[in-house]
Amino acid sequence: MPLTLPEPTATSPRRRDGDAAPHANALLRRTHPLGLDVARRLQALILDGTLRPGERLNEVALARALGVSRGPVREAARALEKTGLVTVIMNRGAFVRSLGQDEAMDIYEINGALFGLAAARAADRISAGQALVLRIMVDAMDAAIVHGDREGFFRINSDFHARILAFGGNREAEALYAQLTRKLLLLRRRSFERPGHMTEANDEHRALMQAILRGDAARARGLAEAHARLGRARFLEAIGQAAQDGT
Amino acid sequence: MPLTLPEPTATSPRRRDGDAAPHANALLRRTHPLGLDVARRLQALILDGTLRPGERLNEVALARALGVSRGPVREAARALEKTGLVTVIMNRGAFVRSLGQDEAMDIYEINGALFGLAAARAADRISAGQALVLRIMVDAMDAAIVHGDREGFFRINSDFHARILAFGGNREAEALYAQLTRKLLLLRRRSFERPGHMTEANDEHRALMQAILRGDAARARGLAEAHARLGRARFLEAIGQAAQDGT
DNA sequence: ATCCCGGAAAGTGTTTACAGTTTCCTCTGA
DNA sequence: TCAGAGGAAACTGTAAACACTTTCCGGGAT
Repeated sequence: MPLTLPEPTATSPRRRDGDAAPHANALLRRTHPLGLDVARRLQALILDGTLRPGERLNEVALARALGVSRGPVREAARALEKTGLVTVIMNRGAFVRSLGQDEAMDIYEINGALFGLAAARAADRISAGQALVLRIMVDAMDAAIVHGDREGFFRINSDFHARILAFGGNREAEALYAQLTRKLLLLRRRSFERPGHMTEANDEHRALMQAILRGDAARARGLAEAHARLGRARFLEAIGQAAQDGT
Repeated sequence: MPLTLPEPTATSPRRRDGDAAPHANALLRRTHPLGLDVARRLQALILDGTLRPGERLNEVALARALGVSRGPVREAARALEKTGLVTVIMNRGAFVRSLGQDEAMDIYEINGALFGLAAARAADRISAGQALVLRIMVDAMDAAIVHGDREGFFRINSDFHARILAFGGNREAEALYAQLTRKLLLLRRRSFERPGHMTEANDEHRALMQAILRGDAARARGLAEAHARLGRARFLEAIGQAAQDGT
């Protein structure tokens, strides 16, 4: 098809000066599409298990429940499909995805590569302030282990990894890592980890951090990749354990 | 009240069957949403430069041109946003993205990591048939160089990389690599490469292939990452050259 | 009892309609 | 001449309506 567009209006997005306060009043003036809100809420519902794997996202029901029309709900569903949280089947709807173990392993592998990349780059460019942040986090994780605060450990652990990605300076990698990690949450419903695992993990964190602070990019990369591999192994072990507990 | 119905003339905003033939054959049963078709077509228009960076995707114009309503066009625009080809701004629309050079470098870096990962795994699992495919492709690229067939070289080159990702066996990585490579096309409008570059590249291909066939995963990974780095350098050099040519 | 054949109900895909925002152009006044 | 107000046109965001598909259910034949 020839595709005749009316006229070549090559307009680039001009910056308005007034949108310095985007979230001034979300009720009177929308700053982002409704579909984005819906997507966030659906994502939360999926990741916390309210919407379980295999379940269908009923457009009309969700639209009523969320007080919007089907349009934004559909938009949100398609967005979640792109991030891998749901699968859409023609004429059947969107279904919460269940992550196969093999697929999870693939993602772990990619995450390991990205983590290694970021660690190496971080070793080359880390600032004093950033170094301090890492140090504090490792210490905080130690403290969480001592206090048996699993929830706290996991929060800091996630942040620690995210920070290294950020310190690596590769924005694309940072975003990708965050997305893949989110996708892994589909599988990791509960935190299976056990105290020994946390101690092991944080020892690896410390070694990695030291390599980064030393500026040893090659070693940082190796340690980061090893940490990812060991983390995957710990995860598999915990999964196996949970499977045994379940049966 | 006279029952004179307004005859369905051209003035009516309702759908007129005869005009602009909406889609090829309404008798065929749809197997995938219209938005997907639209997304593919828009992607093609963006990547081949018909829709230029910074240009806005006018929903109504595109809908008319493609013979669908705004819904699928919106859906396609949002999908392309997720893959990084357009940016959507509230109340302003979707704009073809222009890829910054720094962002492209980030993507190259990630691609290098994924490529290295795949090469290492491919070295461990490659089959005889797969090995043959790689060999044929490297030879074909040599032939293309000899014949000065740049277009052919690039086609096979892209396929060669994609194959290695496939042979690596990590589906997620394969999909990711394809997506990132597509995104890079935003920058690489024309093939800037020069004959010398192609020769260099294929020498690296051959070395990498041999390492894979030998089952030397570590070396394969190193060569793959080196190839990515050198490829990026060649690209930068070509860009610089093109910039000089342009001015 | 089982299979399978309507047919209604439910649900998604798509289009159309409406509301609010942005963009553009004209007109005014200094 | 030009800056700015004001309003119309253009366009996007959202909702509602329409069309088609799938699913579910009951009844009758086997």
